Amino acid sequence: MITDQLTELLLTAVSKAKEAGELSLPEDFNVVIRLEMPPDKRFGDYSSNLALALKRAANISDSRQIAAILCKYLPEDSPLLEKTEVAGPGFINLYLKPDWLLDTMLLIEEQDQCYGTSVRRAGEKILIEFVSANPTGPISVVNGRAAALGDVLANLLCSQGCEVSREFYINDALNSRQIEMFATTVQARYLQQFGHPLLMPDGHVEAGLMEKSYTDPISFPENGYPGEYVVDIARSIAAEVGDVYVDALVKIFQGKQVTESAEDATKRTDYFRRTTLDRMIDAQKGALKAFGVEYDNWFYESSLYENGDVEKVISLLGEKGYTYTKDGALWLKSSELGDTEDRVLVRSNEKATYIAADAAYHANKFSRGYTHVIDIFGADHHGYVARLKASVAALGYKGNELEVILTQLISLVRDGVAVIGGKRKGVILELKEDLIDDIGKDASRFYFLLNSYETPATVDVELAKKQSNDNPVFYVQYAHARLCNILARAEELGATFLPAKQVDRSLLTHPQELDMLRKLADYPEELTLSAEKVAPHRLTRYAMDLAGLLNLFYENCRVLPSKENPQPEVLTTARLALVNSARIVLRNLLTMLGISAPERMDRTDTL
RNA sequence: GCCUCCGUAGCUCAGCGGAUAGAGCAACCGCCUUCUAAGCGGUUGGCCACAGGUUCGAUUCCUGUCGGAGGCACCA
Repeated sequence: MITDQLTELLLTAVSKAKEAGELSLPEDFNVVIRLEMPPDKRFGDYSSNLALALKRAANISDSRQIAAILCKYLPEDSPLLEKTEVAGPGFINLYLKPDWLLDTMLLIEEQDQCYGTSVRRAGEKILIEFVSANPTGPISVVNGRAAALGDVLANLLCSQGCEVSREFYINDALNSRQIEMFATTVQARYLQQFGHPLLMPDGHVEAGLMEKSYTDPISFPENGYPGEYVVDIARSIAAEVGDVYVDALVKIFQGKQVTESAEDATKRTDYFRRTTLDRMIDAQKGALKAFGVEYDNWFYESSLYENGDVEKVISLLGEKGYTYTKDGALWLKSSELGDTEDRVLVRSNEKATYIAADAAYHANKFSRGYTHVIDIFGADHHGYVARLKASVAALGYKGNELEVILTQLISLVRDGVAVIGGKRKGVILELKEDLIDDIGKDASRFYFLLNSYETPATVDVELAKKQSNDNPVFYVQYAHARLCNILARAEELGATFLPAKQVDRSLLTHPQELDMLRKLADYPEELTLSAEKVAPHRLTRYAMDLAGLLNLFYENCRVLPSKENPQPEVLTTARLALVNSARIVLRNLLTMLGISAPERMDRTDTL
């Protein structure tokens, strides 16, 4: 990577200046060299604030003086550097040799799909758990942020040589009240399918869904799930098993004597529970797939109970001396490990809490050999992070192996009015039905990837739909389609297309061509930085920048000859090679974002 | 009360110690006989919430104030 080479040169200059006695620095001195593409080309191809950073350590008040010393020790015969200069308060501006810039085309063509990737983090095995929405409702628009972030972060880490797995944790534990309530709601809706009216919590009666309905309404469960999706599940269950469970359920809901055997009751309960979950999880999988996210593993919380992991981890915590009994419950001494207070591991009714299962889950993650475990949570769970980390620490895992990323929340707005979201009350805006189906996967993903996850954001679904034609994703995709179109036209016209190493690259001298090349050369650096800083939104910004440069090139540098613009064939072949390089980078970038790179987009004339 | 995050252009947001604070959208003015106008050029638009502090230098770091979102269960 170019910045690595330049950093090396600067470091060498520092030690040479030190040896020559022109710069006195402490023995243990360590500086992080930052190289950036300056905002203005006048400041060179790359710029470093090294001299400004060294100021204090070197005890020289004028940074420009330090910069001048360093410039003196930068090699004069470097194949990279054309010239260097001191500027502003003490920046070192580096101008690269044109050959080097032009030769990035060779690199791009040679590496093709791999251009931009690196192996600098090879050997790291990373698990990213994200979304993990409760199986009591559909994937909502609010989940979109974590879904996009987790997926692209996984791609980014992969591009740095890490081995990455995506995982979704399904909170399907048997002792979960929410799951129980969800299954109960489905049972009520099931009865509705067979003509039983439902008395809703707000007092109104929903008719039974058969021609001849019963008159005596069944009470909709208190704290049940009102969403329409529950009706869909009930409908499919009714279609699958028919009315076999109706009699028993009616009696139960009406509080009458039940005649079914205990065995049948268990069978029925299990059936509803399992089927309800299966349907919901399938729906979640479908929605995420429509968003372009596919997991390597769907991990069932229930499996931790079934194989005894939860019990094991509880006794392990006890053996390590991190538990005690109080008020009939078993507590974790989380306050000794950074949490604000101790937490209940096993309730007085002997059921384990969520944290017990989560401790077992994280122990399981580490036991699978991951060197680094990343959890992406919504900020509404931030109160939970300390106890999770405490439980992981209690088990003997060091804190930094578990990284919790908190995405700030998305508040939903519809036409300017706040939408209260929630599965129990309020409206659920579904990721697939309410967004993807309207504006498509690409625009949806780009939309979520535009901002940093650290910023609380407002999403107005109606506005997003209205603006979908203005979504910058199309600007980026259009630039890609344009490049493809030039290459396709070239083939039609019979123009010769040559590999970059066979064209006369020195003909590429137009500022727009060089600007574009600089940006293409910066792509690997951009990937590394985005991965390091967990900042996929950098990539969408980079994408817009690059697309802008491509469009400028398109406007200013004619590639194919025409009657009005005859041009030497050598220039055409050189530019075609450049177009191809740009095409490769843009395609790689869009793939990294999980967004399609169309080869054509039909023009929509408004007039 | 404590904790997380945020107040930057009309709107949605980048930038998070450094050079003239940026982008997209919106508004206004131009550009299709030329590789797709989902494009390009131009104009308008900013006490970077406020007040102190650290620094050669603060939108960026620290403290406080004001304003906004969310969290502090034997729920998950």
